[in-house]
Amino acid sequence: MELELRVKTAELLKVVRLEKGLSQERLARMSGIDRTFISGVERCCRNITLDTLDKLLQALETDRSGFLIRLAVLVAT
Amino acid sequence: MELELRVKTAELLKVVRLEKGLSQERLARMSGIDRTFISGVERCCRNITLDTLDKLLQALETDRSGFLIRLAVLVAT
DNA sequence: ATGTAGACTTACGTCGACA
DNA sequence: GTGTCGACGTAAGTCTACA
Repeated sequence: MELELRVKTAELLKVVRLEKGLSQERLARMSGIDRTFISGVERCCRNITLDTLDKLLQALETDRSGFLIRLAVLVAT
Repeated sequence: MELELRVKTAELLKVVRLEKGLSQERLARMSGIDRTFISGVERCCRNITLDTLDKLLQALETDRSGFLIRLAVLVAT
C-alpha cells in the first residue's frame, strides 16, 4: 500500500503524544514545530521530513530506537 | 544528536541498495525518484520525506518493517 | 485544545548538462 | 556510475485568525 509509512507514523505520533499527556500546543512549543502543522501531520494531511520527525521525537522524549520498533510493529500488521 | 535519524537512514539506504546490487541510476528508474536526489540523500545533503522514503523502500523490495528494525539498531548504537 | 483557511518563505524533488 | 551545478515547480513548514 502506498502512504503506509506516513499513515502509521502519524498514528503512532499521536499515540505517543497522548501517552505523554501533551497537547498539540505544548508539543509545538517544545519541538519548535508549528501547531497547525502538527495537526496536519496527525490527521495525515501532511508529509513530514525525517528532520522534522526527529525534532518531534526529541520533544516527546521518545528514544528514536524505541519509536522505530513500535513503528515497525504497526507497519507489519 | 541532531540529524541522527536522517544520517542513519541515509547510511542504511545505501547499504540496502548495494546489498541488492543496484546502481543509483537503476534505483532511480525503479522508484521514480530522481537520481541526483538519491545521490544527495545518500550523502546526507538532502532531507527526505516519509513518502519518498516509502517509494525507495518499495523499489528496493525491502519490507518496511525489516528496514525500520535495522534502522532502530543503527540508531541505538 | 483542535481544525481549517490563506498568505508566505524555504526546501524538497525534477531535469539537463558536465566532470 | 556517481557528484555537482543551476534552474525550476511544488509542497514542506510558519504564522495569523476564527470557529
